[in-house]
Amino acid sequence: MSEIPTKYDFQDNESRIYDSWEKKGFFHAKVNPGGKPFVIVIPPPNVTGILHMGHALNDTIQDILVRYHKMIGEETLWMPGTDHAGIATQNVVERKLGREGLRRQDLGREKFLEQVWLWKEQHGSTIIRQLKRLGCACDWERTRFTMDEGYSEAVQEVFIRLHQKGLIYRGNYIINWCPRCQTALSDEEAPHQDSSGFLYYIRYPLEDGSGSLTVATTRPETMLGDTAVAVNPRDERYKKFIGKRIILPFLDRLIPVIADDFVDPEFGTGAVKVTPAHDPNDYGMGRRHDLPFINILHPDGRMNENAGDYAGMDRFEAREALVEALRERGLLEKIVSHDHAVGHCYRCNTVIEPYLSKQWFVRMKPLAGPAVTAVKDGRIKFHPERWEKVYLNWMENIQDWCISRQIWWGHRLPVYYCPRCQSKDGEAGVTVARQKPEKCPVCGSAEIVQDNDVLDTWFSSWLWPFATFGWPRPEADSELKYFYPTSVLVTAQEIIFFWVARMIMAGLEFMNDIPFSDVYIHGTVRDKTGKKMSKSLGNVIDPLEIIDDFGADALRISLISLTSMGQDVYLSRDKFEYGRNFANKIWNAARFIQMNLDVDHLPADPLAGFSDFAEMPLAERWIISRFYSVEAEVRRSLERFRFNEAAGLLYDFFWHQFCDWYLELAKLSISENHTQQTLYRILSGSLLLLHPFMPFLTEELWTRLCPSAGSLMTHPWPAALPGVIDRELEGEMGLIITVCGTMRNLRSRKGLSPRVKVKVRIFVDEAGKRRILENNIEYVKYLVNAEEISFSEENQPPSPSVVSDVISGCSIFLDAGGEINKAEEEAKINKRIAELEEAIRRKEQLLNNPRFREKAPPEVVEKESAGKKELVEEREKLEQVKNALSR
RNA sequence: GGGCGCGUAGCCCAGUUGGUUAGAGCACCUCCCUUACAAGGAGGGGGUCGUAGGUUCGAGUCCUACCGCGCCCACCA
Repeated sequence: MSEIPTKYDFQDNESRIYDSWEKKGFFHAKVNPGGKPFVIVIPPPNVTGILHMGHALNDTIQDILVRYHKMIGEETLWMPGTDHAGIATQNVVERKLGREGLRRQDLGREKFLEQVWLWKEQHGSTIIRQLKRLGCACDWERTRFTMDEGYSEAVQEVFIRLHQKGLIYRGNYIINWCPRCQTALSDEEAPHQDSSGFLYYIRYPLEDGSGSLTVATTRPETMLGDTAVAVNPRDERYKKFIGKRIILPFLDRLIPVIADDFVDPEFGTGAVKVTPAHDPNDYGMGRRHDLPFINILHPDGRMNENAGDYAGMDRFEAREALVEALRERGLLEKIVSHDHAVGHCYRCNTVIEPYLSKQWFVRMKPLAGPAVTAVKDGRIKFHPERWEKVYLNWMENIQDWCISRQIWWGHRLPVYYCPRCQSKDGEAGVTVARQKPEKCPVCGSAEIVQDNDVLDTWFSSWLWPFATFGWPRPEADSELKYFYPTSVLVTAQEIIFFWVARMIMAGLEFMNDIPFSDVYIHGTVRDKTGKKMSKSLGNVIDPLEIIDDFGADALRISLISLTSMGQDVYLSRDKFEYGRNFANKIWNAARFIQMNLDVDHLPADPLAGFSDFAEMPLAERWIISRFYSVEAEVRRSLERFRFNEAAGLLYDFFWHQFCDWYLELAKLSISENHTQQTLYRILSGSLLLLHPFMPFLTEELWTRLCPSAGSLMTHPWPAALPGVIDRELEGEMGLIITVCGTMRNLRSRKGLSPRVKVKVRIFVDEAGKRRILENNIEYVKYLVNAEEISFSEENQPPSPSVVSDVISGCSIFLDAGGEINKAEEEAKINKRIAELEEAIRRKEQLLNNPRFREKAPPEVVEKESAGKKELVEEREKLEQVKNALSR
């Protein structure tokens, strides 16, 4: 054994321990037909990522599961990797170039991509290093990147297969356009944010001079793209206008007044300007009524040549200018405040524009069907369950997925065009293939160009549970067969649609099986005011700083203890003191035990059975029984994803049972064999149970205590021992704890310093209880620092200088000499009697209710009447003590 | 417009299928540097569980409505 130092130096230990685990290959899993696999794929962090508290929580949960399942003997694999994060990464590198005064266009596609790869080589493993600092037991040998060669092959294969099935198509539709990133986005990538804006009421003059129609809009600048005004066909106010024409101000374009059911007569004026190229609803009307589609925007958000005098202006600048011009011409009826939700780019937060453009889409309805079934029939379970409804709601209303992006960093579409055919017909000369065709299959031209777009990052992420194993290459089959489907997916709520839902669809489509059986959705990490942590708000707590200051174990156990199933976590820096203090407690307890251990008496295996269990004193049997009870409860909690509950059980056991009571009692018999054995075994066992939560500290102590036992990481979880969990014995110890508590309370009531010895007399008329106390009186004597404890045959204070209380049928009389404040004592007893009486009254009420006796289960009735009996006895004894006191 | 979560001690939160007098941690008060730990030990005060009804022998827990706070989804310009 090597001596445990006074202070735990986590700074040094953590990296050293982690390296040794990694070197010994503990994180690596392989196909093991004899063992049950347990597999988690990490939600791949962005390659640009740096560890934030969301990761810390997410990865701690996964690490707990992984370490626990490894300990219970399963072939456990945690598959790590990173995501190329198309737009995010491209933005990072573009910003870097920007500082050098360069745009990506200055470099050209190829040179720019070289720069991104270079950046990836230099910075892409930052997040991996940080995961290691957290302690994550990932199988790093398998680390994947979504743009690895093999992975890219999977992406391409999926595109081609879906295209062959008719599930991928190209078309001209309104998509979400980010004018800053200058790319299309999926609906999920353009989340709506509530914003307070205005509703502008604009008069559109009728061609025949008979007046005007007023329309309401939140985006007045789009009027330059208007090709109609629509009213509801049943709207009496407007019937007479249908078919007339309007002169669009500024452009003097003649546009028709059309009738469409879509228009809500209640909203605004009941007349809607129709901009088919810049609004999804208007697009629909445009198609229904065969209206022209006029694009008025450049890709960067400036107005284009179709915007007349406003061409070249930024969209928001144009809005202001137009409103001013309308006002001058008397065409602006009014402006009303109006709150509405506006789409924003999830990468740069720019207001997105609905934009008509030709993009590639995945037809989602056919994929969604099986994914709905898999959840409905219970093959995939969400924890907590409520997310199932969110998932199903999205799945059942699924829209087609826009997958093409006008950026450079990503998987380029395996689509090739023949420019010659294209120039004749935009839909002709398109080839989807693994390789660039030699010549155009239509006209035979050898001039072939690849599509410039890349795929949505999530179009690669959704393949993660099987592409990481090498799918679709045949050599991946044996691993896929063993490790797929994976076991649990751990992620945050924000990512259910982006990723979880799509992985389920992809798994069912390409593997013909679910990708995982359980989805654990944890809460969002927020600051203490409830705001999401973000760099721009400046409210982040950096997990690495916490690791530096408190240790990774403290970070982990604090985070886990704070988060009950699926509930958001409100963090502040001081909350990590909880874990730091706990780590310190464990360290010191272990140090104390080691200082007192006689190595010669200890078994080689700290978890060997207790052959002499029945002969052990109460305290030993009690803590052993408690340990194995807690082991079972922790196991049960972990199996049900109740991580905070498991952590709480261990905290309470270790601190408030093992340290507060057993360790104190052990001091009485510290050199005896049974105590040595018990200290050693319960401490070692506790380290095992704590290991998934606090891997570093527990490993460090374990190797110092059990140098021959190997690493804690590969040691089996303590197996349940038959016959050591004993409720009766726990009750006996419970009586001692209660009695000590009361005696200590009496001490404190007399204001005695801990070093003052007291004399205590106990009156207890119940033989069983008396025997328990008599047999274990040395414990009580020690725990309350009594010089003498005796038993009285009558229920009254032995002398006037005594303070008294009654608990669990025992009257306690404590004397440390000196005077007592008689009035105060009586008041105390009276207060207690009053409390008891109130409790008795309530019990009586319950027991006297015939319907209670009739309907409640017999064991409850029995419990209640036994409870009442105890209360009554306690009150009687207190009365007697009180009477004796006043004599 | 739908859907979800939360409201329990001064603060931050647990509370598993309804069942003794509702619990931690932090903070607070008293005592203690007792040879594991002051990042600690012993003791203590503090809550009509958001409000109002209902179901039930019994409600923090189930139902309904309402009041606050937060989140998600949705093509009302």
